[in-house]
Amino acid sequence: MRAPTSTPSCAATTSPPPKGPTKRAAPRIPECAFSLRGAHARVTIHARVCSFSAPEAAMKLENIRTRFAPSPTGLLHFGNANTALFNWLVARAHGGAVTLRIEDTDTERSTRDFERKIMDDLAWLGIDWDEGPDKGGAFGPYRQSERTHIYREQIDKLLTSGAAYRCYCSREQLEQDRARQQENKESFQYVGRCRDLTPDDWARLDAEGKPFVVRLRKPAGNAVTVHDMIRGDIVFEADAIDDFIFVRSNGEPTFLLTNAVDDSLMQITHVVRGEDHISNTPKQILILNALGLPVPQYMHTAIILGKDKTKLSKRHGAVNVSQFREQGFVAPAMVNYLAFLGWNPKDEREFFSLEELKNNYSIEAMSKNPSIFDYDRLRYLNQHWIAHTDPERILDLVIDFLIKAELVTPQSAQDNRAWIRDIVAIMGDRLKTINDIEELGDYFFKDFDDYHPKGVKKYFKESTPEHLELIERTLSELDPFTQEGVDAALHRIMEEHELPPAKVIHPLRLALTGKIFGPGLFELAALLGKEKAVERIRKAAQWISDNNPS
RNA sequence: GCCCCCAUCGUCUAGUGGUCUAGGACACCGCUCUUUCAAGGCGGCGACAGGGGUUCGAGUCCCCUUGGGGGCGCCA
Repeated sequence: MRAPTSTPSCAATTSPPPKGPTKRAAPRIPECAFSLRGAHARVTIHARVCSFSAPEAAMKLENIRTRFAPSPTGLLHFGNANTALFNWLVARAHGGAVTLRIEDTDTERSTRDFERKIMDDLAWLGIDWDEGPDKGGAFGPYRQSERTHIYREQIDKLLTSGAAYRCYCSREQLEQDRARQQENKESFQYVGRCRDLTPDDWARLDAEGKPFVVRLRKPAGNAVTVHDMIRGDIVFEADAIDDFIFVRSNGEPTFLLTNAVDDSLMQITHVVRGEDHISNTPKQILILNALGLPVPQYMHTAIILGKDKTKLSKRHGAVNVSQFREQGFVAPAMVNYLAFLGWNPKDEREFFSLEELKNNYSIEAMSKNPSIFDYDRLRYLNQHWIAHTDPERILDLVIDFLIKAELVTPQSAQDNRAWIRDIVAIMGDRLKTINDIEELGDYFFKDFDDYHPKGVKKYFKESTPEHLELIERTLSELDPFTQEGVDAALHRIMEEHELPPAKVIHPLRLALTGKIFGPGLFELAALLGKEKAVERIRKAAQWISDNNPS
């Protein structure tokens, strides 16, 4: 249910918001002021409660500053990569700047190692930034753990102005409140026990050694409107907003404060984040209003869900960017897929490089509906991008994988680089992931003892050893052992002995590779080399005799 | 319980009141090409959640219902 999107007081005033330290694109959104009677002070807050259309916001696309603000408490999650990409696109598509801010206020769980890995994963995707902990910038520091003095100052301001108050309620009391609310089927909000405490009360409670948190005193009677760039205006009635906590009892500020304050102080013009943040937004607007700080534009992107339509998590398998990388996905495919979760070009094009995304991106084309992660589609895009990436780059990735899978050593890979290049080349479009090289071509790198059971049944007949021996004799005399040579030799055998091609080709493939699928037989045999080929043919003939197939 | 978001094929989506017997892509199923597999080509399956309005006319606008999701934390 939405309230009217404008108020009478709104129409009367268009007072501009407080200016930041340096020039920025002047907000063209009408501002209006209303006053708030706090317990100890009378403050004026600027609130945007006037409506405007989303396209109007979208038109202000100069001097854009966006930010990606990961919390280094884990690896870069797929969903976070999605919002990082959109932050990057919103800025880069309009010549704007990207900031990387590390939100490490959760000191328990944050580590420098995760911070490093997140930055590595972003870099791998091709998402770069202009300002950040590693680069510096005019609005640093870029780690929240190094900005505590800034938060302290803002918290003091809120407390002295009366926009916030100290709350001495114990966790037990709050739990009881919650339980009662649940029973009475009321919304879970703070009951306001400490709302009207005076500074004298605070002193008394402090003397008793009681800890306190700090809550924002929500302004009475005023709705807060979030102007979302892809959803339009979202109105939160005053009683839908809680007197939320933004300073913990240990004195540390929470995300609600640090995130909002930093966005404003760092002069972020467009906050691009997941839609799970929508309900945080009115609270953050309230903080900024109470502080007299500029409010950025907000853009809440659709969330990504798992197959069961719940928020994508570990339960759904791989969720970290680095996991996909390990599974053999290639960065352009990831980016391409990620971009289409929330955006699309409105026509039938489906392959976009990061550069092409930048050149085609538009905020109007963002979609609102949550999307479900589709592994098959990622694989499809990956196959395309493997085929359309510089072969030398793919070769490097294949070699990296081969080493990890212990199919080659770094030394042998270096010595046989040209040979491996040829192997990758004959794989053609068969690789959906880099790792598929193992499933598809492990026989190039190691011997095997098993033959595909279906193939054995279909192609290893009683007469097969005889044919294989015939082939073996011919091939062992072939020189040079080339694709063309093998091709010609085999066809000669077929003609001379009136053998149908199927009787030669299928058993031979099975003998050489153990598989019933793969690249062209002649080129495969040539790459395997005469020695290996002959050896495997001999071995297969023996195997068939030993196993006496039907 | 309260607040908020979302709603076209299984999935990603096109569609901005008439051109929609709803288009594309993935997946799936045929056929074709072919020494196998993959790729390619051709074809098939398959959706406007329901109900009320508004309108000459609704997938497209409004309302309700339903469904799904997110949030309501001294996490971010």
